[in-house]
Amino acid sequence: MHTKLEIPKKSIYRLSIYQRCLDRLRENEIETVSSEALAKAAGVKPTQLRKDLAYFGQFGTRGLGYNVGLLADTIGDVLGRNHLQPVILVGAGNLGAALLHYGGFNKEGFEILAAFDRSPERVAHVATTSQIPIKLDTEFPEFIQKNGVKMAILAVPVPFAQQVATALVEAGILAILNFSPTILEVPAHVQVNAVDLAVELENLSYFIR
Amino acid sequence: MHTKLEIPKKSIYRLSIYQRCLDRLRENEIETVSSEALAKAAGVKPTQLRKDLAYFGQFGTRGLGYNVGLLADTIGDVLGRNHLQPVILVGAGNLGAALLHYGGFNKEGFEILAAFDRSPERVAHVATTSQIPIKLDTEFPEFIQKNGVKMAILAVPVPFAQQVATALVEAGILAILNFSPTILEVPAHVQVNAVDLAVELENLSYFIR
DNA sequence: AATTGTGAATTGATTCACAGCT
DNA sequence: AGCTGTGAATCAATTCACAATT
Repeated sequence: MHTKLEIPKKSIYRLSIYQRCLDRLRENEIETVSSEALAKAAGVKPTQLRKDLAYFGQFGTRGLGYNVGLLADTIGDVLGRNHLQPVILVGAGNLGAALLHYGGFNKEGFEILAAFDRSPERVAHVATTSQIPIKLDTEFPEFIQKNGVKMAILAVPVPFAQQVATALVEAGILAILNFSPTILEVPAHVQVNAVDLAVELENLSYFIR
Repeated sequence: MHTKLEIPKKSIYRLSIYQRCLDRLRENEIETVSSEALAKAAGVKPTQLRKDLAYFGQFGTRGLGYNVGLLADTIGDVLGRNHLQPVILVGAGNLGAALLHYGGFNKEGFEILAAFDRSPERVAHVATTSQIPIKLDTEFPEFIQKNGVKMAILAVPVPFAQQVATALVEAGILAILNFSPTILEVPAHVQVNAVDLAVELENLSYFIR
């Protein structure tokens, strides 16, 4: 009997980065890449790349390197990224609306199906500038269930973040990308990644003396 | 003679989070907080909070806890956040323009002085919807020097990211918040924090089976 | 000859456990 | 009595070094 191998969160994270690098190699029709070259592109050490991959199996050819297409597909499978993943966005204020207009998610295999906000005025207003449908918060439980949505982007003001997160989880959401600068309490089966833009900037400012 | 104490990057990062929590306590006129309570709000263990603070000195009172205002000021000093920090933004495409409209940075002690883009059309277009002045890329070296800007937010397309980063560094920028999904090569004295929205989402999708 | 895959060694971060103040 | 500050212990991640493979 073997112990359930514990894969570090950071390895998973780097897998996404490797895949992006592989995508670029593929665009340039490069078929083979060594751990050294790929690691360089991803900003890590070659041994780390190899260790990360080792959690999932053996994909390289000794003496040769990795097949770009094969490795990209494998990582895509691991990350569950080989099929389009539907996402909703909750909170269409400054940042939320900004993320709606930012098209970058679609290219990477995610589709924002709809956005939600608690304010009818904002729903009406944002609706005029976005192709993505925007609805009232009250509608998201039904929407999530009907469309089998598992991922949500949360960009509501701090005082509402926890209650909205709880409602999302109740409606069946399993993963939240949280832009609200606060710690969310969620059940263990729900995964939260936080992006805190102000903290990123603030953290940088330490390093400039 | 003592060795230069090496402070983990992660501790610095958490310092920013602690400070945000302290700000909220201050707003609620709470004067004292224990490591346990503050750690809970920040989503870490109390011992970790204490270890993080220990890198910079002793700020608590045994038996009592920390003085909220004092600790906030101290962390603010450490992070260099007690004075307004000027920032420029380079790249006013989808995401760049979005970040411009997002006001969240100002509240946290950062001021986006100006934005820059390489396309004259975009400069003209974004100028109509933003109060922040937007100029051509070619003008940033002079602007950086004149205004003593040390931090830049980079949101240009991947093919330009490296060359723009290099130019920013040459002009005197010391810290870059990089939204372009690529690894930047910069001299050791320059600090880069990367925010890769697609990677964050992709990483989440691993955890939903 | 080149390059992967991996156990062992190392380095780093977190947590424990308790001494030291107030 | 309560809570911080910190050396020691543990746990986790990274890197080394080299055997295995093409």
